[in-house]
Amino acid sequence: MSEVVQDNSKSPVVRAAAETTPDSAPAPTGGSKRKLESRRKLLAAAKKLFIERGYHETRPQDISREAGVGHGTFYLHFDDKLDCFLAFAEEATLALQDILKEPSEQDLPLEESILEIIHRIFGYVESHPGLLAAAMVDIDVITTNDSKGRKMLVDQWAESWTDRISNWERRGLVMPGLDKVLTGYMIVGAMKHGGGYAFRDGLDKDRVAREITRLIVRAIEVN
Amino acid sequence: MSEVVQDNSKSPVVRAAAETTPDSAPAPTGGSKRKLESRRKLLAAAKKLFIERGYHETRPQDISREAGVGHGTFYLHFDDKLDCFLAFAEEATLALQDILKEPSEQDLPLEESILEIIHRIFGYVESHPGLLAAAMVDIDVITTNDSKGRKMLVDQWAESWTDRISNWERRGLVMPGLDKVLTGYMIVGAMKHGGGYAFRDGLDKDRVAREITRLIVRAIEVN
DNA sequence: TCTCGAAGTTGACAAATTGTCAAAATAAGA
DNA sequence: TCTTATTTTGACAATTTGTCAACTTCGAGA
Repeated sequence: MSEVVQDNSKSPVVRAAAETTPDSAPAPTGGSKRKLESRRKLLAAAKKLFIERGYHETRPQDISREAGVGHGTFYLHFDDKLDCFLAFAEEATLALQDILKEPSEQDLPLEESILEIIHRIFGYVESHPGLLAAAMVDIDVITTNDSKGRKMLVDQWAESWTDRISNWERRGLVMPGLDKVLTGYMIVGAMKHGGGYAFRDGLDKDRVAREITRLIVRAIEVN
Repeated sequence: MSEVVQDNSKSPVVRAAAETTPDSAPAPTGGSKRKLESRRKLLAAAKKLFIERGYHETRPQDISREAGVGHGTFYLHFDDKLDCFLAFAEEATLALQDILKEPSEQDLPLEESILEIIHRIFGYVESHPGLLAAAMVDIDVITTNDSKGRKMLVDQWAESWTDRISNWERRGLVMPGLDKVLTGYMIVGAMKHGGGYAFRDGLDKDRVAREITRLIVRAIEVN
């Protein structure tokens, strides 16, 4: 007997997109106003608790209590804690991807362009503590079930960097022969860990932003 | 009433070192042969399962069953799953830190020195799939209780890079005025995410190693 | 070798958490 | 209003976690 298991966790938008799949059994509905409201409350609670306590110390029951909904409602919206975490990360990703997607002013020099992005990121991190770190988590260590096909923030950002580098390459600003995808990932990693250190230790953000920019520019600029 | 809670998870060596603390209540014992053997079996099982299934899908009972010890023994050695994971990560860290600590041949040029380290790392990763990723996990997302004072691999490696950079600075190989700690973290991040991408997508390891090296050298070398 | 106490293990048990589902509540249409 | 479809709910069953008194093993000393 082939069981039919519903994956009820992706954002309604994403779910609708995936719905072309024929054997995706159940209600496609984007969600009634009431249901969406429950989901919103759950995700807000999840966000608060995952950031405040971390994955380990957060239980599904804590989330539903914090959200002010019945315990069963949690399982109406998510398969389990991991599924809820992934939905939370997806939402954070949605909010954060635009920071990189939004194009810089055209034909800015390399350095200013990068510095501007870093400032965008740092600004966001200051006003949303913990969110970026959670969205950038190495999901493979938490689950090996490939996160139900979600594209995590790290990959999206790496892709955005790749696009930008391609642009700069066309304008002759970066050295030719660069592996642009690899470079994109390296930049994301350098920023994640460099920025993480800077925030943990309370370094001066402007100085750090300039320093990170300087190293990246030196690494990729045309000679 | 001030409860006394035992932290029984750190490696015996580390625990012994921390033991100067006066209010560290309990048995300092490095462990009898029998006890150490149980711990070894548990950690081996934890390693296997955490890597194979990830943190979420691994239960303490799975670990003790896999280890072939009684269920209670798990809690004899670890407070809970998180504690066990941290002990596992600590062990992996112990095995991996030498990769960077071990000094390269003296007065090698910058480029060859870095390339050599990357080759060391890639070699290790190929023969120990999943281990590095687990040891480098962003622990803050899993728990906000500062991981019981353990120094994670990322920080140790960043420190090692900092030392190396200091060395190169003395030899006049890197540009002056570098924030060496920040740079250390950036290098670790760039390698982690660049390398992670390369392994996931099965890129040619030699080429990637050279490319990563090239970017890092360009970023930090003296002009 | 034998005895004894300390150290370590064990699984049965209690406590806590997760996941299910029939019934209740709410919304929405006729 | 009445009827039907959707969503919520918390009581309940199933699973998992964590404890502990009894048991086993080890080793020192007689």
